[in-house]
Amino acid sequence: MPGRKAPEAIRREQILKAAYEVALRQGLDGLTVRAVAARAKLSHGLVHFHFKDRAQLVSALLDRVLATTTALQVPAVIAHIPRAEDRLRALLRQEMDRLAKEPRPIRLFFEYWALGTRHAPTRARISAELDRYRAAFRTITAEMVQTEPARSAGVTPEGLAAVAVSLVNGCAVQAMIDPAHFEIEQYLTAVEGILGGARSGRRGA
Amino acid sequence: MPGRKAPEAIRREQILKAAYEVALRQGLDGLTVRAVAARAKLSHGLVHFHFKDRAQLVSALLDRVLATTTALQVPAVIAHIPRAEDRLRALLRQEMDRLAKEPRPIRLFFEYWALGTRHAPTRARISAELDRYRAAFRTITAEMVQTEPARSAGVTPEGLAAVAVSLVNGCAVQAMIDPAHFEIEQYLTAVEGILGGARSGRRGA
DNA sequence: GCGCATATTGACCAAGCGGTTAATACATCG
DNA sequence: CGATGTATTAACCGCTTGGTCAATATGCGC
Repeated sequence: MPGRKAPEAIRREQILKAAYEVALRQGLDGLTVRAVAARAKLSHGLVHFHFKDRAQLVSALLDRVLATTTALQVPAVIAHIPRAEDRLRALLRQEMDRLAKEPRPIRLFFEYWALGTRHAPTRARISAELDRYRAAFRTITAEMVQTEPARSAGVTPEGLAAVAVSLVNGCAVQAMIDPAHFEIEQYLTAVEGILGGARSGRRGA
Repeated sequence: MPGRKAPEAIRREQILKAAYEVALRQGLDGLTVRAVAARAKLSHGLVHFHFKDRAQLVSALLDRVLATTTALQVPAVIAHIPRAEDRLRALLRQEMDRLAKEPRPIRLFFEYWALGTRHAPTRARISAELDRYRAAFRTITAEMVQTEPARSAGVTPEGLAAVAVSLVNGCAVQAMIDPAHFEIEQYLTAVEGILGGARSGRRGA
């Protein structure tokens, strides 16, 4: 009793959605063609019909992961903050809140990252994604370097942006392995303190 | 033709060494009982004789990974640096040099980290290890907070230490996915700049 | 030299995997 | 209604994996 039809795009989307759910729960290891098929409630042969390879399925899922969970969104509220330092702080806070609130997609991102360390095509895409992410910070750090050349020379916008990305990723590493113990507010306060908080004298209520 | 004997401890060590080499090259996915046996040049049955489970093998290997590659060593040269800030900078530089020079063990550590996000016992051990790592920084950051209460209040030694750990881990994430493009000197300069370089006026040759 | 406990092997098993394919249901167009 | 092309299924294949086990080689006390 082969089931009813469905246009190509719809089935692909349905399968990808199932793959995403499986990967979120079981990790990339658990992302087997059969598990995806089961989750989408269809035969695993059909998965091979729409994605000839498991590799293609994994690759297509990476598209979704990158588009959905690692693109840096800079909302207008933050974009309009006048001082670059304050804007950076707001962005960092947003990103850490985001990963604390919904850690699973970022966890999946890290799984692809690990895969990338041994698989060049994946590595290239992850690398490019991290570049984009860093670039979003770079526009801010460039402003900071420009308006405040007082700090020790040689500091580049690129370097500063890389540090910002490290803070986010490193925080994710710690927060995801021990969410209960990790104090995100302490962390953010420390970051703000280091970021020349003394100069601006800013203080939340 | 069953081979010659060897005392328990020796064979275990030999197998673990083989497992470590396999894991470094192939990752935890590639760490199959058979691959380990092949690398150690003995039958896979023997591996099961000394480690009844693959799980036990993986667990025993984690011991080695933690002991070997993630324990923070503070050499005397650094320990004797008078100013806490300078000491922190030296430590950060050491750690980043270390992971840039020999990334594979840290990569393996991250693989266990990923495993830990879905496997509670592993998670506990990784979490404890990160705690120890953070604690090593905490002794320094505590000193910094004490000698320099000028920066915005509320900054705790714990928070600062967590930030330091983030810098190391986050740097590893970026450096390992794109070693060619990642400029570790730029990165370190930026860190030092942020870390109040203006105050100390330090500058390497 | 003879047992005896201990290592060690290789054959074997069941399970799960990715992937292929013949058969079949379905929609669509004539 | 019948033909045609497309989805879909289920059975199947070959392979690898983790794990067990009987057979056997080895070293050691006697």
